[in-house]
Amino acid sequence: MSRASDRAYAGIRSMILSGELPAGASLGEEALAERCGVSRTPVRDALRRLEAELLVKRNEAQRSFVADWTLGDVADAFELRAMLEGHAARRAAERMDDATLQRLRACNQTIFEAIRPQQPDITGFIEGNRGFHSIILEASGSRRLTSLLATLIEQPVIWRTAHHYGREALRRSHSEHDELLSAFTRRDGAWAEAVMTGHIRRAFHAYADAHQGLATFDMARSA
Amino acid sequence: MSRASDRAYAGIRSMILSGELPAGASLGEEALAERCGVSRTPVRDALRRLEAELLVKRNEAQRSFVADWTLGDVADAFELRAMLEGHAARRAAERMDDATLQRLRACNQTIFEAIRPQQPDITGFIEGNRGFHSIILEASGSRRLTSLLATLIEQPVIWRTAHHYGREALRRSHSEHDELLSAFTRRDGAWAEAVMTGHIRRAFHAYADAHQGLATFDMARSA
DNA sequence: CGGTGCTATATTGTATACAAATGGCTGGGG
DNA sequence: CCCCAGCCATTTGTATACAATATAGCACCG
Repeated sequence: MSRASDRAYAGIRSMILSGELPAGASLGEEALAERCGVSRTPVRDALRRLEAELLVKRNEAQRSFVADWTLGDVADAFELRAMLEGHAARRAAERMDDATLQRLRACNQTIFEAIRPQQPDITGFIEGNRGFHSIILEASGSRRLTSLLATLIEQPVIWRTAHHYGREALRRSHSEHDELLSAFTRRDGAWAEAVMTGHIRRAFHAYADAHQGLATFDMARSA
Repeated sequence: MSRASDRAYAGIRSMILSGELPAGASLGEEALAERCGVSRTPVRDALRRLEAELLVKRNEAQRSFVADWTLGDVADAFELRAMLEGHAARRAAERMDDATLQRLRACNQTIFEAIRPQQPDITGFIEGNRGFHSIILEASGSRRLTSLLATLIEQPVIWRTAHHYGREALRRSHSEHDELLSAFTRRDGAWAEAVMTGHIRRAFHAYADAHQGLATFDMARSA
């Protein structure tokens, strides 16, 4: 989208995610406009988008606040993402063509390169990971599914999670992608779905472990 | 939301759904503003919302058009709805309390009253149906799930479908709700999910039959 | 005659001014 | 001392004017 509108969106979003604007903080349009160096119009636009992503909530009087995400909310999002992205993997497997398969292999190879060194390239890993998942989404051939998942994939959550990954967690992620590739190669939708579901749910537990120290957190019960 | 913004939203939406604005038609903000009797600002707001619902699409130059919904797109939406609402039913069953159960029973009784007469009260049926499903959604205890489904439940599609229902289709819908109630009473999540999934998929086929005359349309393949 | 680049025009993005509404604060009454 | 009511301040919603940008048509050059 346009410059000012994007600046407002990116600005507010990063303020929220960095904690500069803590959970529950009031989000006055005027104040945000000044902080972002734009007028209220693009700020309103940005707030609407952030509201759709549930990063911002509005009270009954249309006033905006930073949404407070409990671990349960994150679990909720991951659970739905696991289900939807599992479904996407199944559909992708059933529709897979060789060209797409090649792209996926290349993408996972990039990830491998990124995590091979002693000091893994986390940014590269995230980039490759995003590419891998978005190719699958595209291959699933459902625009609806893509649009639903867009609001569910909280890039910052992924980012924070990946930075807590150890080397063997990164490798494990890579090898799960490999298993997905096997399922895709055989056009085995059920297999692909199972692997993908597990892949996402593992990511959730990595997040939960790192952030709340609840090693035994029960996703199913809390979600 | 506010008056003018809602008027624009409702106006544009109904123009699209009534066919007054055919698929592919250009949606200039100025023109829409005039037709709705408001200024461009609320029209922009409305277009963003409609875009999120995939009723409106924008090209690379930010121009808006009426999205063309093929039967495949509708099938796509129904398939996802079946999955998500099935999931909601499972969760609701696992969390069901007696008060909610009572509300659901009352709601389904209302539906029964609406469809009993020779000339069924379709509006009453739709109203009751919406209430029934929204209670389940609420009982599922996942705000995310609710927000995802909101974009998926195209009220107008439901409306058009219900008007094509014969009396026995209405009764069937009612009795499927009854079966859901049984599953909820036993707190049997898997049962509830199965019934709900079937319930939604049946609705899709009723839609497909009525609108395209493709009695044997294969949801799984086209979706 | 076809292609490329420029210009005119239509359309969207942004800013600002103004209107409406909500919430809090203050002052008076019970 | 507490509570209620009315007013004021703050905040959001809407309209409109202006700026930026993309498209289409036309003219000119190859």
